[in-house]
Amino acid sequence: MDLSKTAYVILGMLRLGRRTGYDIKALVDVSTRFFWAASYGQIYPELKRLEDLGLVEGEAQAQGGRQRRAYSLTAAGEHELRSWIASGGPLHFELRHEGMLRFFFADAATVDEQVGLLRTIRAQHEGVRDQLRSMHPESEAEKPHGFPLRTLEFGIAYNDFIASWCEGLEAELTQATAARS
Amino acid sequence: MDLSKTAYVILGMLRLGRRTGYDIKALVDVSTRFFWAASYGQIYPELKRLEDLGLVEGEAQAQGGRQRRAYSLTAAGEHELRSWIASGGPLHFELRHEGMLRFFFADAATVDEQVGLLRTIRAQHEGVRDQLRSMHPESEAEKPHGFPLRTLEFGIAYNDFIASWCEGLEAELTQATAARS
DNA sequence: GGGCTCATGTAAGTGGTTACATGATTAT
DNA sequence: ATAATCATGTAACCACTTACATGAGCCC
Repeated sequence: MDLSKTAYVILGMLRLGRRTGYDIKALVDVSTRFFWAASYGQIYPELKRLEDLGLVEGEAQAQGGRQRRAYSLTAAGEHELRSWIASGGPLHFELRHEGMLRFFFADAATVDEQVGLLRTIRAQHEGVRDQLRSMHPESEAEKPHGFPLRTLEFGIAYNDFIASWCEGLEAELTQATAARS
Repeated sequence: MDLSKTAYVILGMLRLGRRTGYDIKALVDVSTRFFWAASYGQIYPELKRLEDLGLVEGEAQAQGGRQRRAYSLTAAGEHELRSWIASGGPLHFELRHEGMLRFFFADAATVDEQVGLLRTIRAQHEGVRDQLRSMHPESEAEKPHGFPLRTLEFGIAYNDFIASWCEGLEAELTQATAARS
C-alpha cells in the first residue's frame, strides 16, 4: 500500500472517531506534534487520496452555508493502520537540531557565547517540556490514557533530558572560566 | 545574509581547513549526521552558491585527469559562521520519529506487537549509540576535541536515553501481562 | 460590528533525498 | 583484473511549510 507516514497519522486520528481535517490538525497539534508534525497543506490532500484508496470515508455535513466534511475509518483503513503498527523493518528517524549544530562548531565562539547558546537551547526545551507538562493530567481519570499518555510522558522526559544536559555543560563551562581567573 | 542551515554546516566544516565537497560529506557522516544530515545533492550546489557569495573560495586541484576542487573559508565566510553561532533567536528544532508515532497509536495493537515495537525502536537507538560509541576515543589525546567531542558524547547519551526508556516500558508491559495470567 | 473559532482548500516555495551518470586512482 | 575509493555533478522526485483566499457561525 506504501503510504506516507503522515497518512498513518490521519488514519490513527480517525480511529478515535469521525473527524474533519480541521479536527485532525488540532489533534496533531496537541499530541504527535513534537515527534511528527502535520499541516493543512498535507492533511486535506491526503484525506482525498485516502478516500480514493478506500481507507477512509468522507461524509458531507454542511450546516447551513458552512461546508464541513467529516471522515471515518473504513475496515480497510483500520486494517492498514494495524498492519503498519505491527510491521517490522527500519523506522524513519530524523532529527534536525540547529542548536546542537551551532554547538558543534562553537570552538569558534567565546565562552560567553557558548554559555549563551546553551542557555538558549535549554530555554527552548524547557519551554516544550513545560507545555507538555501542562497537558498532563494531574488528577486521576482525566483524558489521555494508555499509549498517548505514555508518549506525552516520554516527551516531557525527553525535553527534560536535553535541558538537563545543557544545564550541566553550562555549569562546567562557567566553572572552568572562573577557575582560570 | 540568510543562508540555509546546511550552508553553515559547510562553512563550519571548511573552518577546519581546505576541503572538497566529497570530504565535507564524509565529515558530516561521521559527526553532525545524527542531528544534521547532508547529501551530495545539497553540498555541491551549495558550495557554488557560497562561492558566488564570496564566503568560500574554490581552487581547482586536478591531478592528472581526475577533477578535484577544494574549497576554503574566506574572511567573510568565517565572519558569517561566527555571527550565526553567536546570534540569538529561535533555533530550528525538528524531530520525526516513526517509532514513537506507531507507539502513540499502539492501543490498536496486541501486547506482543507493542513489546515488539519497543524492541525495534530500542534496537535502532542502541545501534546508533554503539556506532557513536565506537567513534569515541578510548585512549587519551585522540582526534576529536572540545565541542565536537561534546556533541558526540551527547549523541551517545541521547540515544541511550531513548533506548533505556524503551527498555523500561518493555519490562512494564511484559510484567503487566504476566500478572494477568 | 468586530474578533475569534470553525472550516476547506491551494499555489508557490523550501529543503532535502535518491538515483543515476561519469570517470580517475588506488589497493588487492 | 577488479573492486573499492575518490570525486563531481544533476534531474527527478518527495515531504512538507507558508501564505494566502474564502467564508460561515458564534460570542461580546
